[in-house]
Amino acid sequence: MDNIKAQVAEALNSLYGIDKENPAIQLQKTKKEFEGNLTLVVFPFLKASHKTPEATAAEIGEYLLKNSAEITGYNAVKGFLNLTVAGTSWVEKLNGIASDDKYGIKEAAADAPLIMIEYSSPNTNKPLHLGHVRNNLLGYSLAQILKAAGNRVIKTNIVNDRGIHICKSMLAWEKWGNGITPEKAGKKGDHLIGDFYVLFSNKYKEEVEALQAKGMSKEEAEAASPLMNEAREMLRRWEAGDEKVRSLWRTMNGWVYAGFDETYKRLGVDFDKIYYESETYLEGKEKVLEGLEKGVMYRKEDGSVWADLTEEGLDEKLLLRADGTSVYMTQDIGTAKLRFRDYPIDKMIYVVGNEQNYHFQVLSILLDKLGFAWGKGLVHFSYGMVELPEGKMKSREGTVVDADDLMDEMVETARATSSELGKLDGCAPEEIDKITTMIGMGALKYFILKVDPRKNMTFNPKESIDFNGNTGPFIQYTHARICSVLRKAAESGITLPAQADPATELSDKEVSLIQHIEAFKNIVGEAAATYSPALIANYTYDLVKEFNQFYHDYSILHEPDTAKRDLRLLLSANVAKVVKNGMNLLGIDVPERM
RNA sequence: GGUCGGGUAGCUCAGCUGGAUAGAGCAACAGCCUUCUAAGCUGUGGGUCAAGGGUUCGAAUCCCUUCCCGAUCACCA
Repeated sequence: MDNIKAQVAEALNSLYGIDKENPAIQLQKTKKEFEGNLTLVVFPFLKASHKTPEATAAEIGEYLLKNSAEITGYNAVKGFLNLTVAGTSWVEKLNGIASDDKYGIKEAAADAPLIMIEYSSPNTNKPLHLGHVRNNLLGYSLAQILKAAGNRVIKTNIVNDRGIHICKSMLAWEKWGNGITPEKAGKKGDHLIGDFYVLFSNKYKEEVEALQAKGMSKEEAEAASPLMNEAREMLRRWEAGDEKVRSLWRTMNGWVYAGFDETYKRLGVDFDKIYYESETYLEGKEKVLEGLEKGVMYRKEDGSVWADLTEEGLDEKLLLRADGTSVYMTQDIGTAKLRFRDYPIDKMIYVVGNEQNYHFQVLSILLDKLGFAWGKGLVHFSYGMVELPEGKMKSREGTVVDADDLMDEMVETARATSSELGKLDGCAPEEIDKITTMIGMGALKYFILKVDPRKNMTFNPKESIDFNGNTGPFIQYTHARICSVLRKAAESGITLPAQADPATELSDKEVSLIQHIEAFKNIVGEAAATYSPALIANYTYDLVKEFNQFYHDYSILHEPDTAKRDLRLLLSANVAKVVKNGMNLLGIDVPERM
């Protein structure tokens, strides 16, 4: 396609003296209502041609027909020049794609940009929910896409393992847990800890209500609550390094991590390096004091440290409290310091919800002022909330969708559907498990990733489990279908050719499909440049949709003309390849049968 | 109120670096399995692209104004 663009540029230059690098030279895929493969919009060149749109289009078309071996026809509709490209060119493109197993996927060079992606970032006091699922899927997919575009990528996770929230769970466990463990309870550790967190909240609420009934105001009651004071005391002891508290903390966090690991594994996400806030929160303090010396920050009379961002159109920002303890922002600076020490990062991407837009705006400025090379250009990959049809998820109202439950449900539905359709009859049980897991997880992942991350999305438990239409299973199904054809071919002794004969006659649908898979390379680049898994998702869907039309209209194995048959087989195999590679960028596996 | 996102079919969403008659899926209705997997394919109906103005040969897309929804503006994380 690039060479055809060059030929068009050559034509415009020769006819009208237009600069060959003119950005207005844009070739797009011809709409299906019109004849041709590629369309040039000629309006931008009318000033140079001094002719009507029709005459200009015809003139360029005529020139290309004469001077280009690849252009075999043209038609001009209004200001649109539709070009037909020779079939041999298309077959050669297909052969090129076929000879590259990882078509569209670049290897990272040793000196490629090093990008660190932070995602997931859970608190250790409760299990992961639907919002985390979106975060994890986006982060992982983004990493896959950036890698495929030739970058070196480090996936990282910052675990918020310290603070009052975990003390609440610890206290509740001490008081009412009777020494229970995940093993004894037969429960994942993160869920067990989550239960104690809820228990604390309920008991605390009871206390506050009881105190209010005795005539205290809500604020007074909250301040007087013995339970909350005990939790605060526990935090103080934690900070002081009290071994008993630390030991309990380590044990309970350990339970949570074991639970998270299970969830991560099922989700198919992983990390190259995990940071813990308990290890980074003190680092920020040091960096802030350094900034204080440099005059980037200033100290108020009460001893607190601030940054003045009014020049940047923002407010003043607190970085150290009067008692010298750090706040959220300080911790993020500390984490940044460690990361920069550990890796020569060129770019840092934070996958964090849009409720923290302001935080990252500030963080970017502060890191820049503190001398981090990548601070100014840090990317906050901001995504919207996941809402339920009834509205937002609220833990108080018990409408939070738990990640583990959700995955169970998706896989269970996949199993039920498969069994209903009888698709996996005769498969070994382990095989059925494997495939239904792929389908259930594929449905979930695709449903979430196909949507523009910026938007709040509605998660309808019923619709997201739909396996028809624009869904993960539909795409997986097409892959399985192609694999089935390839199996049948092998069974009847037809070998998949490595290359197709360039003289083979092509139908419009075949040309269109070749054009489509060829575009994968550019789509990967664009998805990386715009940080958009959704682009990959929608591209793959369109490709698969088109393949199914082709599959319906043309016979592959029963085609009597062996050159055509071989080409269709090769084309199908390469559609499957691109589908697999594309879905891999979303973290979705594709089965060979379903 | 300030700042940042969003508003496209009944519902969920594409399209947004300006290009031809705004696309899918779901839902509804009507068809297609002695032939490579019907989780598929084909067709019908469904739109003031929030509203108004501007720029342009051309605007869902760019600019301005207004309206609606969300987030945020903590010595919480």
